[in-house]
Amino acid sequence: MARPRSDDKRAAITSAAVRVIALQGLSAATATIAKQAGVSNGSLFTYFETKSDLINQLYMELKAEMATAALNDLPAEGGTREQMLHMWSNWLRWATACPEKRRALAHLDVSDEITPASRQAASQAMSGVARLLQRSREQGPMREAPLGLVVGLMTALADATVDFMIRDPANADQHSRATFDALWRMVG
Amino acid sequence: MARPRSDDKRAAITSAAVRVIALQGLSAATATIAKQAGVSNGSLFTYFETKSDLINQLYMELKAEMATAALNDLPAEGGTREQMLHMWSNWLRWATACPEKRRALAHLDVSDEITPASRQAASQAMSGVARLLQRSREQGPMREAPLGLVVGLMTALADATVDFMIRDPANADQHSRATFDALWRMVG
Amino acid sequence: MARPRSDDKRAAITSAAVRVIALQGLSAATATIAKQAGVSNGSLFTYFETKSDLINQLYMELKAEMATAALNDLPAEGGTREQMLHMWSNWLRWATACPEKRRALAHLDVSDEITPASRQAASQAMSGVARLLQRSREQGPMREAPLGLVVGLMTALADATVDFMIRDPANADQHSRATFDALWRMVG
Amino acid sequence: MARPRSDDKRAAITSAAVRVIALQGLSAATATIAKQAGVSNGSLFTYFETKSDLINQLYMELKAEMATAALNDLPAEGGTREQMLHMWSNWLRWATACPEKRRALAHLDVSDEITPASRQAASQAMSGVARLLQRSREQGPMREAPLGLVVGLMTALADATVDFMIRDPANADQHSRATFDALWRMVG
DNA sequence: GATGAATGAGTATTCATTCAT
DNA sequence: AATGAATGAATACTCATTCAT
Repeated sequence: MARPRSDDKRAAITSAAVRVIALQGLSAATATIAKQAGVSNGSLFTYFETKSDLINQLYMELKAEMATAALNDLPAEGGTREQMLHMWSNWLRWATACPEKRRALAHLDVSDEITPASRQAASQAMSGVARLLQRSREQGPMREAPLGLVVGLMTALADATVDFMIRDPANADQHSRATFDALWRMVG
Repeated sequence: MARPRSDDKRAAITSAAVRVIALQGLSAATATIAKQAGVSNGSLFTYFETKSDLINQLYMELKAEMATAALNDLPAEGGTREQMLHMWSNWLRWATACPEKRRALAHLDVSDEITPASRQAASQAMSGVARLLQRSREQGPMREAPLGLVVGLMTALADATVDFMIRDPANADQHSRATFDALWRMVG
Repeated sequence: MARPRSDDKRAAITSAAVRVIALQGLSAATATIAKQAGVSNGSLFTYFETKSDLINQLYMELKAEMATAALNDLPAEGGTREQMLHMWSNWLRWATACPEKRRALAHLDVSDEITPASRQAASQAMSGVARLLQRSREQGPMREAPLGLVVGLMTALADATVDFMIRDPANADQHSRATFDALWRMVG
Repeated sequence: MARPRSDDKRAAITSAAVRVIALQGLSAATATIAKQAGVSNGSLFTYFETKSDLINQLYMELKAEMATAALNDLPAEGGTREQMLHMWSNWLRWATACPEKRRALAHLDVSDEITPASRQAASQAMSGVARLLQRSREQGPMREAPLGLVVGLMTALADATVDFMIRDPANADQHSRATFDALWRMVG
């Protein structure tokens, strides 16, 4: 019967948080985020109980968005390699297209504020990607390594590649492709 | 402001900083670091002009120490692959043996406080490693990619592997070796 | 702002306020009181214009209730001393039977938020008690002291006695009686 | 070797706290107290770890000062009654002469912030007064009541009397004397 | 040079009150 | 009338840095 909580406002806050955290890191003040979102500093706390809560939710949402982007429009018919290539391109394209989200995620990923539950949720969100990687390496030289290690290596390669693509955007596609080939040599 | 007297005290501060930053991240208070070092909070600022200064110097020192460790006792006679393997083992062994230094470095690496000059110096310190990688990939499939990209990929792999080795120390050597083989497939 | 509809709701709020203020003091949040009352935080302000208003009304109501309890069932026939004893027992019994009301009242009594008008009303509510005391001391050693002083002393004795009765409930009646005798020696 | 903590500054803070708390109650901001003391808000926290700490120390100091004032210059030769009268006069004189300390103490006394340890220390400080009261009531009608109760009653009488003396300063001495006689009738 | 007290700007969070629904 | 989201001022406490001793 009262004014309902607004999804728009919540989205404005998370989106502002992405921008501010990308720029200033996690030491950004909640008041700065609220102002960026066009919301009073008090309101931020009706949508997120604590700053830590905001950070964790943001982390999970960005990870989920990244995973969803990576798996978008996978060619159902194609072989594993083709699917991997598609996923890889999706992933790196998303990351280079949303540099603020990516930078925010980089800050979030190393933060001690992220709870194990949030990490768990993020890894859950990435499970589709992990399954695809699993199929890719099934016959390959890393077939006996722990899947967690292989996922970690792939993620590391993706991050490092995106760093480079952002620094040298003119040849971004070449770098993306070169690293995919390298990845495939590693696991395929 | 004048040149400080005691090298011991400076070392005590950086060493304390490693421990404290590994534990608390870069938001650790300078007073906490000073106390860990057995030094007054005021004294910290006669050895480092600002907190940012301390952070940057620590970054450069840790990177240099890591690079030195990686290049230690390279087999002068051996082939490139053998040298790479030796270097890789050195690197990962150092990182797993000094988890606090590694953890501190992880925090430092992602910080906006690190100046371009410090990054430059760090990359300078890693130039020996880079040269070895350059020789390794000279005939390989990544011979045409920018060296910076290839160095970035190798570093990313090393970091991800160390993460995994620390989580699963019983099989650390296996993981180290598996990732080296993967790296060699990528570039060799 | 218009006259509110439900007396029940008003009562629920004051009763919740007693409980919460007894526990947390006057710094208790209005939202906490509203929730205890099973009412929205906004609604509290249709029954009481401000927090200060709630506090003052609560003060007057509790004082009035205490006075009413004290004068309940006075023996019309008995002498002054007998009436005083009856009143004293009523008073202390009420206070020990409603520890939350008493504790809330203690917080309210000392607050700067209570207006002179509220204090005046409270003293009005106590006038029956004051009249009885007046009769009691009419021939006694304090017959010339200002009545306000004598009332203040009696109130102070009552409060202090209740404190002790609550700490040592096994002998509550003895303490009540001992203090009454002391009071009578003072004034009777 | 560094600037030592200054007793003067500590005293300035407690003294400012007395004034501000007397006026605004315990909800007074630490920044207000610091400003009154002519000290930065940060400095307050080098002398008192938390606001709660300040409050507790203030409580103990004021209680001790009050007790010391009460026992000042007791006539060693005189009888118990004479000593009691002297103590009573000291006590009420101190309280009326330092109305701010008294008012602050009133706020402190009812606060939940005061720890049991602080209450214990305060009661320790009052032990001299308690012993004198003990001698006074030894042969009197309250000889069998718990001493704690009797001390509580005396304290309550003192507080109530001071209230009245402050409201009617012209006859302060008369009130003081009238209440002493009442007290002596109660216990002597 | 060494110490640690002094400073005051900065931060997350709370809360009385208002107002859209 | 009832609800609960919106507001923004207020608060205890922290911390990098300076400076008196």
